Amino acid sequence: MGRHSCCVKQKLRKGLWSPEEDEKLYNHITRFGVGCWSSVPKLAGLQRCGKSCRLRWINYLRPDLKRGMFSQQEEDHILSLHEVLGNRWAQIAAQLPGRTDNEIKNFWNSCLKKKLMKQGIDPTTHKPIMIGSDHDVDDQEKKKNSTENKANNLQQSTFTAQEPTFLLNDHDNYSINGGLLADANNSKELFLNKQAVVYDPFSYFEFQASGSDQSGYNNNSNIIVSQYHHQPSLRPVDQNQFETNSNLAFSFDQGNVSGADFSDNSAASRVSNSFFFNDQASAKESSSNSTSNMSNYSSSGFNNQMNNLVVENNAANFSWDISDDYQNKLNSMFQFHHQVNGMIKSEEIMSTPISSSCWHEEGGQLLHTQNNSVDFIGSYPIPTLITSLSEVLTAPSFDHVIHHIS
DNA sequence: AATGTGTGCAACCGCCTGGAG
DNA sequence: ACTCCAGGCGGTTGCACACAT
Repeated sequence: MGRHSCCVKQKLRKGLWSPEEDEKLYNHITRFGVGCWSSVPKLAGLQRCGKSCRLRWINYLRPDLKRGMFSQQEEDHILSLHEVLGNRWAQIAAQLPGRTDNEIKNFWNSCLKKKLMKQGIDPTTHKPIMIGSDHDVDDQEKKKNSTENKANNLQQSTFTAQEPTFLLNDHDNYSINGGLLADANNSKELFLNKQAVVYDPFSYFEFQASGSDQSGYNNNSNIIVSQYHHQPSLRPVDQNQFETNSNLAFSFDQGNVSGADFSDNSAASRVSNSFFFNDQASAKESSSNSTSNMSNYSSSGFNNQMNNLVVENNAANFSWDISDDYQNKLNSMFQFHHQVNGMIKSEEIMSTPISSSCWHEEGGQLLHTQNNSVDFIGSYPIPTLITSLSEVLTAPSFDHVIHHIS
């Protein structure tokens, strides 16, 4: 049996306040001030509990309350405060004169939250909603299904969408993620989603382009592209943000590259590692060329101990151990070159498992299907890559895509 | 006109904290 | 050290209203 509230115990009035009650409370507080709330009802002649009186005063009767719609300035302020403070409504309200925590909370729940979600921003994290993020399971499912349907319609086969396998983000305009569609014969299609950091969900288009892939990935690849219209006035992604999606993610800005493979840790056939490093030239806090910041986001069966990091001629070359069991199989796949100016430039990355789709388990064995790997990054500087992909998304054919990138 | 559905908001509920005894 | 209680807080509910069918 649950506890009864104080009002029930004392047989006090509940529900909406009448104008008479408001007047009694207002007159009492303006005359005697706020003292002990528990004594207020008796002194003011109200059949209410002290808590109820306090709430009524704070949220409605207080003379310094600002009423009416929230201004754009207030809205922006709430957004930025929420990003820092989360649902600490009282603290947020303390920064907005004349507004109550309850009012801000209601405004958030009924308006701002929806607004953010419509803009593709996770209201909890204030970061763009990524396919594969925990916060967007429904949306993820919808997009996945949508991609599946497109693939099925286009090829009339039974392709199913695998997890999105990579993400690139230029921090200003677009995030681009992609993945593979696979059918029962393990034939694969590539799909890309180019998504404005904030997008208008009502204005997008998709198209298919097909042709040959010179990387040997798939001779009859389809590229399925969603392009959400760019709205440059909307919120950019935090430049220092560590992007995550369900598998491989990169985040970069000048001189910093971070990334992670968030593949299912429980599956032995998948890789799960993360990295983060600064190059010396542009990261002041970077102290030595032999060490590196490295975030450890993983996980069972893998050591994320970085070794062999060499920063030389403005390039970083490093690898890390995975685990004894898999080291021989995987270690060589984890060599990168990192060039200053925030660019990745490396031939080595060609052998990197860009996506977990490069890996699969067969008969208990871990196999790397390198030939089928999605190898967009190659040796291209990230900014160039982004530019290329932006153009790719309006390119008429997959041939054009490959030529442009390579 | 009647009914159903969605939305915004005021108020409540229950947990937590800190001070008094 | 412990209990009690008031106040503070965030989550949730339920009502009134608007709009759609």
